[in-house]
Amino acid sequence: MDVRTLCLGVLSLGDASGYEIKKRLEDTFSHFYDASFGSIYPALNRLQKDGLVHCETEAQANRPDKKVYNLTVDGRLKLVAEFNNMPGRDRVRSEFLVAMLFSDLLPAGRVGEMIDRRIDEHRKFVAQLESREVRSTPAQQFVAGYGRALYEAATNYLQENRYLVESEALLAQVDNDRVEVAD
Amino acid sequence: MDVRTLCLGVLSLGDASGYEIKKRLEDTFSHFYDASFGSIYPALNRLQKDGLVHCETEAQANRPDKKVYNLTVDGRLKLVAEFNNMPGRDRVRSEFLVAMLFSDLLPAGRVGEMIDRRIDEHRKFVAQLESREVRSTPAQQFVAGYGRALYEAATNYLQENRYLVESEALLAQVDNDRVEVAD
DNA sequence: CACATATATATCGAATTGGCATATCGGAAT
DNA sequence: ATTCCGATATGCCAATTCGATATATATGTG
Repeated sequence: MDVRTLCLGVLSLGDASGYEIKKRLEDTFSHFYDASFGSIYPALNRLQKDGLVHCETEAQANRPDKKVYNLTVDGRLKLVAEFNNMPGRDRVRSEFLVAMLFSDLLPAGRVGEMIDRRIDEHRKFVAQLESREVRSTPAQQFVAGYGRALYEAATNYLQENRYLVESEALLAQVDNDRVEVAD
Repeated sequence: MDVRTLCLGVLSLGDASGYEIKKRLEDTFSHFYDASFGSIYPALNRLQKDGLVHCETEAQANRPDKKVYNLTVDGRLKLVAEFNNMPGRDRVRSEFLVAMLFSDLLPAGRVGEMIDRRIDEHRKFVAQLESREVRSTPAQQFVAGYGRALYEAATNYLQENRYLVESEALLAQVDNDRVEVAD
């Protein structure tokens, strides 16, 4: 699945401009899909060229014209066809976990700082999700709840197991101190 | 953090060829970092050009020469410097959750099939992690345990909440049937 | 016996990111 | 008072990364 399919999906929920598609992704999708303007705008142009979306330009004062896209019949068919493929596996890229893996290279306190920050981000994210969850469809509740469940599990794990990496860093620091004294 | 830094990290755990780096990523990192050959080999070339790794070529019969890389002093310094930056936020791309969000477009049974498969994948992953976890460092236990905790939470969530998307699909199917009958 | 998998590197098109440019408005901080 | 930031809106571009393909062989599997 690429950004083009994603745009078709968002547009199936209602007409939108490229800018609005990005905002909706951030609102509803942010915990499991990202897309930058640099991928959304070209995707919309290509979809239009292929006749999968239709575009109406609204002139605006002091801003670029707003280009509002909507699905064509072909676009809707394409969308349904795409979703019939089994979804590929999740792709995750966590700089945080890489940093934790090499936590013995970090100065003392740094690891704790990173974990504190991460827990704080998770809390904010869950709070944000819960503020929106009330008036959504079951499918939207399902994906939002999935995000909430995982962030809560992550937070609990971090709190209960941080000693594993914090004592690592501490020991490494003690070793460093010994070397310095030995010099 | 880019693939170059990641390669430095893996090499800090022991000398390796590009091929071996990929395998180690799949073993230890697969739940939170991916890198393809198409990014690893150019990364190693660039690191060598910049003097951050050193390369020794081992001739092999019937295979391309094996190029074993190791960190230079500069490479080790670079690695430590990189990890002093606060890690960026996780990037996740889940086709599965996108599919769930649009589950009402899917034929009946398809959603359940996707969820069953997902649960199965999670179980396999957890089993694989647990078979390896015994003789690793605390930092490696920490990241492996993080993966395990999240996959278990995901599995539980899927089992307890699948009705939200499965009944959706079912209702949509009933609607489709009605339309077909009406035609 | 055919086929997949593992070993090992490399290239290349396509997709994607993230920063910059452009232009204006309103609100917040100094 | 003024500067700076964020929201609105599209788009370009270099750098990065993915995924498929090429090449060659040995070994295990159905």
